[in-house]
Amino acid sequence: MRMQALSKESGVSVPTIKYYIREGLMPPGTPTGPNQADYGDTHLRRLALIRALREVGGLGIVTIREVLASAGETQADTIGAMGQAMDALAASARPDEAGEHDPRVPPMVEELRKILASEGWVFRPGAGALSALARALVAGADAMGEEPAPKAVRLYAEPVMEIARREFGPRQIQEDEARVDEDTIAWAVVGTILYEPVILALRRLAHEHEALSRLPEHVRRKLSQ
Amino acid sequence: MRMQALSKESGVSVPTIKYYIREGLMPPGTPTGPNQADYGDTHLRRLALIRALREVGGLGIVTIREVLASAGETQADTIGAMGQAMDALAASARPDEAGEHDPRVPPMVEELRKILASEGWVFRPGAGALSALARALVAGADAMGEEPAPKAVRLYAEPVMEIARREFGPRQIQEDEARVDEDTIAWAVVGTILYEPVILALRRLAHEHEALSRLPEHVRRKLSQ
DNA sequence: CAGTTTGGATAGTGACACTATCGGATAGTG
DNA sequence: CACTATCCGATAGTGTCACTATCCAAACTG
Repeated sequence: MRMQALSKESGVSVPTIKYYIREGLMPPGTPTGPNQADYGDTHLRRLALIRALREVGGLGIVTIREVLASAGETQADTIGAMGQAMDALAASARPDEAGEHDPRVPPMVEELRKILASEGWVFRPGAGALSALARALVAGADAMGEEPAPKAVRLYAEPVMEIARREFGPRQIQEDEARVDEDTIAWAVVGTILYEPVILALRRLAHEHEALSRLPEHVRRKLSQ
Repeated sequence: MRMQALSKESGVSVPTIKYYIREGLMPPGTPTGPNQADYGDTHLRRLALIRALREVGGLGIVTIREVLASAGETQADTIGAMGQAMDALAASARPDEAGEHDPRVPPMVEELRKILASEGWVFRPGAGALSALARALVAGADAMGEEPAPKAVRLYAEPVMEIARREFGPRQIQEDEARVDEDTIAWAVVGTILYEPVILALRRLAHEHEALSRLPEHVRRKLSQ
């Protein structure tokens, strides 16, 4: 397959494909001459992955490169590799939110670790999502002009865990599920990102439900028209 | 208060304040002469609101203007005004995700309405979050190369509703809570947005927990180091 | 063998969120 | 009352990001 074919198959324009290769998001094609190269299914799948991370995940090119790089590093086990890819994701979320080096973040991380441990949560001590959580709490409190309230996570912990439980289902992970394809790991990241907008949209609807159901009946009827 | 003071108080630079006024995110100060104006607490609060919507919510200037405009329109009731502000928010989320005019979206909206109604959810028929939900499902399915699965929302509906229930608590809304300040409505939007990153970070941690707890004990111990 | 296509390099584009400068007017100070 | 600092609003410029367009010589295609 040459570039134009790759472009047609993937729906991504030729200059954009060239751009992705330039930026190190994709390997170049295998050269068949001084200025001729061949592309395969690997490239096709990688392109779909990049588009998913960009359009659904809303990730920037730099973050995508980092996620792909983490996923590509040889890891002893699937979970370790996935954790690393997720960390790359967490590290880059909302750059200008709370300062990366805000002095209030590390103690918040510790407190959150304790709270979640007491709820029975198990995760790697250095999980990127944990510091992302701390930063989100600090940034949110700043915006409201209030003190960060780590206890608020207790409110969310149980239902969020229920969501994760349902998403994973009864599936068991084999110990020897090792050395999986780097694209497989990256797709797992996509899978996590994919339903984020769904959950947020549902939450907004649920807020509306809660607000409406706290109104007297006749007011509600008027609004439903 | 003149502009420099407003800048100092709010922590927003003078040119940026001018820019916000130019873009219609804030009213200009009350003029005290041909080229002199005075700013009050209204402006200070509005600035905090804009920064919160931008930095925590990650909203663009255009969306912020729309949310503020919706919140500002005179409404008969709080819920109606809030719904309208939320719709402005939903309409602009992730612009390049699924085409606004994707033919698969309207039937998806209908199906979702039925599914959620069967779960006992109550919301305005034209709720913006509903079409946002439909678009998120279509875009996600596109990215994975699969068919959109509206049934997936059944998985999420119950725990998400539980989140909303806990957020609202036992509070009752008075019927005559009408004609509230436009900033109050806009702040309610901020409140909804504020905990979105918290929920998403928690979900990622919960995923890690689920993955880890499906591994044999000795592998888990190795990873926790 | 004429004409299109290729891959790689370099430069340009448009959207976005600011940021800098200008110019004339005004406010505060000695 | 002079004089410097600051003000407001208008206009133009900046940096980043994700592409997109153009160019070139060397293939490939009919």
